[in-house]
Amino acid sequence: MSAPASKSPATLHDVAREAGVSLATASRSLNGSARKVNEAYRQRVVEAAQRLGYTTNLFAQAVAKGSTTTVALLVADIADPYFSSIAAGVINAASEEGLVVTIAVTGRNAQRELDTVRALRGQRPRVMILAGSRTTGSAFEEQLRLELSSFEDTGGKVAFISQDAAPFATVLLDNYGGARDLAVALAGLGYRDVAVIAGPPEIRTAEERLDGFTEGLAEHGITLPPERIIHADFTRDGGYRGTQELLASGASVDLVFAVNDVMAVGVVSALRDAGIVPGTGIGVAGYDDIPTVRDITPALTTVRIPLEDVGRRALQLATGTAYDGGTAGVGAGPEAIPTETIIRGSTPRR
Amino acid sequence: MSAPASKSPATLHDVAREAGVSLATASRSLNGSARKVNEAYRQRVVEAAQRLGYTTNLFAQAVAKGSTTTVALLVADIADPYFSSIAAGVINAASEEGLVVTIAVTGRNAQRELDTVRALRGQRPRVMILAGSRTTGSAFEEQLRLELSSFEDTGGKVAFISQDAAPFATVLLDNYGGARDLAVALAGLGYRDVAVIAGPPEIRTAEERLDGFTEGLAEHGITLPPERIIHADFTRDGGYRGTQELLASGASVDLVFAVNDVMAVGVVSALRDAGIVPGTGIGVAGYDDIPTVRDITPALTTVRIPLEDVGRRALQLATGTAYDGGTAGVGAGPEAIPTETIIRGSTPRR
DNA sequence: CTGTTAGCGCTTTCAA
DNA sequence: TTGAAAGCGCTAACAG
Repeated sequence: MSAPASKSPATLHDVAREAGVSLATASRSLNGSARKVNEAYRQRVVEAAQRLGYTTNLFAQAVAKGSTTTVALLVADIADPYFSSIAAGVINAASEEGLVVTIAVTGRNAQRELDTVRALRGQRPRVMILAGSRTTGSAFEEQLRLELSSFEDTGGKVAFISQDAAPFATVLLDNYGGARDLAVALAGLGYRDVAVIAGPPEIRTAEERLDGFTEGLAEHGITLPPERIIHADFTRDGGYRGTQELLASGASVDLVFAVNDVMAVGVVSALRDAGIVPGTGIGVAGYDDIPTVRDITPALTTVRIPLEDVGRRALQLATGTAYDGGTAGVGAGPEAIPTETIIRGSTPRR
Repeated sequence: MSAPASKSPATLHDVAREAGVSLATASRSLNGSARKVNEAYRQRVVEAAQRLGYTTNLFAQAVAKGSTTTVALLVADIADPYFSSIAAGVINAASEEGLVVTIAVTGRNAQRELDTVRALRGQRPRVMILAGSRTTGSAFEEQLRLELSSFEDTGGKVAFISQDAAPFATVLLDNYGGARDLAVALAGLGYRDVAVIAGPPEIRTAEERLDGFTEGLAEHGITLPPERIIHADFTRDGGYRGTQELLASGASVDLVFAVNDVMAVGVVSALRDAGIVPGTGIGVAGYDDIPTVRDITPALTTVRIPLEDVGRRALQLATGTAYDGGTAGVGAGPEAIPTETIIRGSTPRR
């Protein structure tokens, strides 16, 4: 009795016919906002839709309404726990609002980021969220700004996650302050001879953390000699290699700060592979508090960012759903996300 | 001189007018397949588009063409490295083909998975990729099959990642074989008193790995008593708690196999927190070879799955781009992805 | 090769 | 309230 596999999805038209009502009525019963349709009709339409296995064609709906239900998320690397945690937050928040999120990866490449933004505009997303690694000094930066401004001029909303992004909404991460606090805490634990495995100089987040950390040390009268700052890739392998370089230099240090946790994980492995037990003799600290750092040995001292929240905030900021999540008082605004220093086994008191 | 922020994106119409050509010509120069348009015109159109900051409205295009450029990916948890690595593969492969991927998370909840599939159909994706954790025995299973079949009947393509999914294309993961090989290798290293932290019984992947492992042990004359099989959540915390339970039972074991790496990471942490040094006395093994397991201490013995490849394969399988990636000979087909036992420090020879 | 003209599936005036 | 009809932005015959 079942009809042979038809070759295309049921349309609203089909539903209307099946229910014996007009297209308009069908539309109104299924998706219309202002409910002004006879319950009896509505019933029949819904049943007909059910029977035909009808699902609204979101694209067609978008075209007709002139607005979509899409959120575009750009990340450097979705396999990096930092970004995947943020993505989880964005996706969860989005699905609560009936929005669908499309993810694109830019691989920390400014050119590619720009191209991606352009391509994504074709989707006419309601919101575009750019997570991570604003670079600085790139010729693309201005072009990106222009592209995004134009996107906003045509009704889109953009939200950045990271440092203040000029005219755009931003979920502010206080990289400077968090790193400063961390440095202060570590100095308090007795560390004095510090090295930093920093990121590529053009990654702003990395630089801010470096600066904040330096400042925190300075407050305790500790200086960070330039040769103790090693620039490396913003990845686990970057941390690993940076550490090898550090060790090769023969510098004698009692603490290594990597500007993010994935790098710090690399640091720990590199130390261990060099026969040094991290946490005894040399302390190690990171930044972000990605899930894994609890599970490496020793557990890593770091600065906690509530990653999932950050993602969720970014979405809400952009959609205007920015309810004040219980965080007492003061308006949402570009208030920085609170950061917390977490001391763990990788930096015992000296 | 710059025009005041217009309130909606330039349309093809605008471009055509600006360039002084017809709509059709504009369309053809910008997106048309068969190139049959005077170069001079094309030039002008492209310039006009440029000037107006025009980008094709993909939705409208989709409606007109009756086909989209969207790929929908369903994962249990995007923050889980297993899934985020697969996602990376899917996204990369997709972007190479000019496809955009939207990600939805199901949280290992069959009901939610079904709902999500239904919602996603509204996007009329070209492809739907379901990664992970097929459950068994759920009443939703049949409904899901129906929904997906109907999706395919209306022109969509679906691909599963995991065990054979009946009528749908599948990137086959040889959970059974991989686990068996692992067990054999471990038995060869001298382990005899084994416990397994298994996943929830209804997760098929978990069960297959358990069965394969049991079989491998049996080949060496080792039996796995039922009380040595502990079912726990398929997460890091599941592994942690499962291990606590195991320890509390007082069982004396020399090896713990967790059916996936995130659980194994929990096992390692739980052992350590209980004052036991993993790798000395008790060996630990996992499954998947997610990136972090190289960096915990001791490095984890596991079964490698080329996660990114798997994601990429799934997409290619669905789009029919399934080129034979150098893997000598034999057709693509539902050949299982090759698996590899990786022995690391967590399971030294006894 | 170019332009005209129907659609695609859905929403939304505007009358009835 | 309901239905007819005019779009939304784009593509695809179809003539010219």
